[in-house]
Amino acid sequence: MAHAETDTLTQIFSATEKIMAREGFHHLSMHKIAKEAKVSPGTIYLYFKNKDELLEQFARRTFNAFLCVIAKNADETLSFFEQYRQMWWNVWHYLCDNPMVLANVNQYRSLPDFSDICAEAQGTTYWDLFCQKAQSAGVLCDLPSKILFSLGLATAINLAVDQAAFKQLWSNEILENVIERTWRSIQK
Amino acid sequence: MAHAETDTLTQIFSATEKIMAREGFHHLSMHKIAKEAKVSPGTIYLYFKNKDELLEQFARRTFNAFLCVIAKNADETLSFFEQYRQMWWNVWHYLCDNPMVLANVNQYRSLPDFSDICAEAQGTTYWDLFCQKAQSAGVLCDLPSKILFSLGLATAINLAVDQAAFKQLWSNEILENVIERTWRSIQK
Amino acid sequence: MAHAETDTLTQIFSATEKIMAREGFHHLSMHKIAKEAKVSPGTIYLYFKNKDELLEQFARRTFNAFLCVIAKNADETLSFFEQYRQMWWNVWHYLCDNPMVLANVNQYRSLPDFSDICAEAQGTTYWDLFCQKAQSAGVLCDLPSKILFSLGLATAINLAVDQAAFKQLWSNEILENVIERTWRSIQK
Amino acid sequence: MAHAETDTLTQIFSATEKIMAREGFHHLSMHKIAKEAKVSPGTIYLYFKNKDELLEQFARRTFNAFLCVIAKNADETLSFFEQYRQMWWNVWHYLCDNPMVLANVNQYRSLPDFSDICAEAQGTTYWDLFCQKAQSAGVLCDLPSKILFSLGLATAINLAVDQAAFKQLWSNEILENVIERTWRSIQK
DNA sequence: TATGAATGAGGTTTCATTCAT
DNA sequence: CATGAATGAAACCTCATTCAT
Repeated sequence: MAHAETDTLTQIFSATEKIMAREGFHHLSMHKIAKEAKVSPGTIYLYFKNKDELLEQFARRTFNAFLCVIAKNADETLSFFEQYRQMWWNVWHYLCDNPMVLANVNQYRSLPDFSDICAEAQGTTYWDLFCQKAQSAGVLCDLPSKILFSLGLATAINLAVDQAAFKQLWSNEILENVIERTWRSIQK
Repeated sequence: MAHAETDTLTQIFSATEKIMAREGFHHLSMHKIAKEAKVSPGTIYLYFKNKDELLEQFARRTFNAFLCVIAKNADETLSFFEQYRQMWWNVWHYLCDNPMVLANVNQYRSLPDFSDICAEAQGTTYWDLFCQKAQSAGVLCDLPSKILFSLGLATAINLAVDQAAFKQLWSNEILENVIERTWRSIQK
Repeated sequence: MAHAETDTLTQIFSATEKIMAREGFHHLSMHKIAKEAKVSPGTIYLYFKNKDELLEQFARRTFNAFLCVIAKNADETLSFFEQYRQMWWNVWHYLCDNPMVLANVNQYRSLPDFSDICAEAQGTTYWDLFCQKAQSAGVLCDLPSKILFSLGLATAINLAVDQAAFKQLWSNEILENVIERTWRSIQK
Repeated sequence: MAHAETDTLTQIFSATEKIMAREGFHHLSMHKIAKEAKVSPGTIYLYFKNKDELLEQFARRTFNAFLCVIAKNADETLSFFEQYRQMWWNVWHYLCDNPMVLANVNQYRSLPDFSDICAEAQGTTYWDLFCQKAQSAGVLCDLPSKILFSLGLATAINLAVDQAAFKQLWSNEILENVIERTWRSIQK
């Protein structure tokens, strides 16, 4: 029976994610993806010109999903700190709830064109807009938003990866402490 | 002609690094390594049981080199902040001076057993010792040293990667600012 | 162009047999098999997990073919001696008509798992059944059928191998003599 | 320390035998032989031009050892049957006492030139001489000695191989029975 | 005589991609 | 749209042999 197009595509993407998490980026083969997605190898080539294009679109999807996660439950009536706190927890929970994404975080950057994809979004993401506003309001210091990301939300990613890799569990108390401290580091 | 043993090993490792940087992790082949190292493919198998073992030992070497870099020019007579500043610049300069390491940073993390290698060193690195002393002296806050790493030195890595990926150049002023701010975030 | 499945398998098996006979067991390579079978090397791996599995299945096929040969033209209305004689000639003619099998006989026994394959068939072969009946009828002596095989039909194999190895030709008279003598040795 | 020449040769041959028994003919490599014999690969080439020559000499040694075994405890004052019986048991015990030889029996025939080596000895072996005398005395039938070997002593080899392959133990009673019966089959 | 690191041709196996159905 | 057997280049790895020491 034929799948609806979106169905097949979704299956291919999630098969890709699963195998990447399970066996690592360099054991990712078209055959394995096809098998996991329960389609034939040939079918994948109806949707993508070749493996690189599949991976590029996969990277794009993943990156966009991540951008959406950051913006989740956004509420501009809250204080800037509370908005930051919300985004930090968004990232944290997303990674904890999606162990496959977590397992792949480092591998995504090896994806073809991942830098380009990130660069395209430059300046238009929810985080960029947040930084602009908070800087205008004199709350955040005047560093480029990319640097602010490294000092701020990137810590959520680092900590989640560490937690998974070293089988440790950070308490909420510690994490709230981290949120406050990283906020302090990017404040005016 | 016979090479001295250390020579051959060194050649293999640096060939691996070069190709990884030039063509990326997934274009790394034993043939290419052999050619670049000017040895025959078979020779590599005198030193490593298979490709995975070569990569694991390569990751181990790289990780250890990185640990040494952090401790460079250590001077315990300096203030804790100055010591931190020194380590941050060590990381930064190492990555900027070794674009090949930089290009590979993310790939290293996908290396088989990289987590294990990191875990082994846990608690005995120069950074860990520094944190202990600074915490005893009441200068650093009481978070696990791994978390302090993510808030502190990890920003040097993140920024260096970004700088390379997005072809931007951060001024020394900005970087000094980042050092101060990240120091602030891990202070008592 | 796609082959029918049985076609391809058959081609692979008979290519294996041909090369084994022509160049010997230790010059058997997957490339040669592929070339002889007019398929690509990769194709073989669609049907067999690896070389060892191909060889094991090949041994199994060969052994089964041999079992069938023994039972050819079976006629239970004949005297037990005549039945034995028929089987002996079956073995002899099969080996003389299939010099490739003959050339490989010893190599088959070195095949991985060949003993297991033989052991599986234990007690259910046509020879085993023949021995049971002849023993019940008080015609054959009461030794295990495996031993009776060594005294009886095995001589057909030995002689055929010798004939090929030493380029000699045994006359029918001699062979009939052998049949009678070996029959005498297994009689009651 | 240097080995005496015979020492080294002996070690190489017995290493060859060991590996053949343990891993089979087609996993026999010069490196493994060298390691097992505790010499360097290069040393083997001081004694043999190449692998084939090593194997050929190995085959020759093995074949000669076998010929000697047959003649062991020869006593021409005994009846022909008793002499036959002695030879049969010689073969049997040799194989049971040397499981490595037993494991290799089938593989020997795959050795390069094994047929030639056998052919060279044609007509001059102790078995051949025994047959001539017994035929002159009118005790043995007038078949070629090679055929008589297949009907007679070859059964000792077959049974010993079976016993090892199928983990069965034949009682002395059965074996004596076999000796008598095979003797009967080659008598006048 | 003895070594053993090095060689490199050639073996086994994988995998992105195609194409007849 | 969908299939999946087939492809074959290229990957990984082995091993008989050499040669500087």
